[in-house]
Amino acid sequence: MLDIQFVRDNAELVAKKSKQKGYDVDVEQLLGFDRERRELLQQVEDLRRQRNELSSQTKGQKPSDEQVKAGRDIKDKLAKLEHQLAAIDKEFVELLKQVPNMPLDDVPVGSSEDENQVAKKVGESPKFDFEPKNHAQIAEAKGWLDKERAAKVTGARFAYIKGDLVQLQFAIIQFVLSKLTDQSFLDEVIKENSLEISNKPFVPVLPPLMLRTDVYDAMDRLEPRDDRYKIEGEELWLQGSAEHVLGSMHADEILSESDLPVRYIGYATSFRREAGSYGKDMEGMFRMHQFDKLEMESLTDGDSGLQEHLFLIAIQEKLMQLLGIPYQVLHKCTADIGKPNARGVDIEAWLPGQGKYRETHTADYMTDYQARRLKTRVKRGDGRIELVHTNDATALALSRTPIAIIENYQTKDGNINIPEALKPFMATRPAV
RNA sequence: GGAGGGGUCGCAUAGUGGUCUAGUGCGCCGUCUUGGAAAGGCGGUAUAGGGGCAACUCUAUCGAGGGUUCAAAUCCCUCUCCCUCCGCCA
Repeated sequence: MLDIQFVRDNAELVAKKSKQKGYDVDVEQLLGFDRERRELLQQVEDLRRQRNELSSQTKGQKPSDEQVKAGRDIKDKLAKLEHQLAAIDKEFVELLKQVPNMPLDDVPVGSSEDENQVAKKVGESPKFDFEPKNHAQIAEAKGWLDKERAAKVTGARFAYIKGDLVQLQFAIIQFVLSKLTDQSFLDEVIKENSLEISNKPFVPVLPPLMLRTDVYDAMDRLEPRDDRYKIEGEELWLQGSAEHVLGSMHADEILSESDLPVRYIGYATSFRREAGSYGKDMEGMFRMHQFDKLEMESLTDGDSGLQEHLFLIAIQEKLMQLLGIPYQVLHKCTADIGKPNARGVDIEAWLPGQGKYRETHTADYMTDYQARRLKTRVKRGDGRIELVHTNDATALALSRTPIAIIENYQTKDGNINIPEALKPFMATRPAV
């Protein structure tokens, strides 16, 4: 949620930038509710003051008939006004919640994901002296992926992942954890990218995979609800990404400045209904209802929020480089960064089997927009209380990273090589 | 799933309808005393919102939301979280 004071001071800008993100917000109406709300609030507070004065006059004695009558009078007026205020306030908050975060100035303006900009391409796509297969062909032939049996049990977009592919997944997990908890690795990334930021290591977290409706809504990631799984009979949802449960961890807290940056590397199974993507990416395990993911989440002060965002992207890139997967970095345009985002970057890995770059990572920078509703704050050294800035970013997605490895490292005889960086973490090797 | 007990200021506690503008202790900050410190004295110590150029002031918040009442930390209802015991379970 935006700060209403910011909206008051920048009405035109808010209208314009909201529109750039594809949100048609009636800022005039919002400010009208704001004025009305404040007027009523003053009247209500004045009546409450009168009530407090009246009841403190009685000092333990029985009130006189006159006092009771005056009190009753205040009570009636107050009830009426409070009712009005609650109604206005509800509309006001609803409208304010609809205003998206303001994109930073360097976010390209665009009306659909087609206007995302390729910032750079890294790595050479591998040359094959044979026709490269896609991951589904390889994995199914190897017995690593069984979707037919999964269909019996759960329906479409689920799979049994088996054998060496499981080993690969666990190796990736260990690889990521070993890097993100290693200060010297972070120092290297900071140095290579000339960042000015803490080298505090990430804390590994296994978060709960469900969260409450109100918390999900406060994170501003519940919508569209059609894409979420609701637990029947409970105010609980299956999380769609570890950031949903990591970012909300410190809701309603005032952190001390020395706690920052808070950095988590979470490992969680994510669930998505994939509503509206019927028939898309049905082959293999590219788009599933359930997939595991390693996700970075950071809470920082406002001064270092943007640096943190760049840092998380630099980590994403470094991990991809270590794995030797060719990729491109995409600056998402205003229409594609998402409602709470101020800036968003995707990384797309080269998939030889598809002959395309496909999304494997996202990095989201929310400034203080998410923290405002979560009430996650920090007490600065000078005593001021500020909202934290939130950042999240995929470290590596499981299913899509293995897909990229399978397709880029495939051999003519249908085996795959293991990237050097993962070899120390493999319990067994699929092939050489 | 069943039974019971709880949630009050950073922490620990007091508070069973008006004297709560929430007391006390600890912690923390400032200050006095001191050569310096300890001890002690004094003062301060939450969050959110409204009004005001400001000093300041008003309102709300005792887990959350409703209700009763002229008046609610206190009474009633619903929810939530924690603890204990039983059952079940990895």
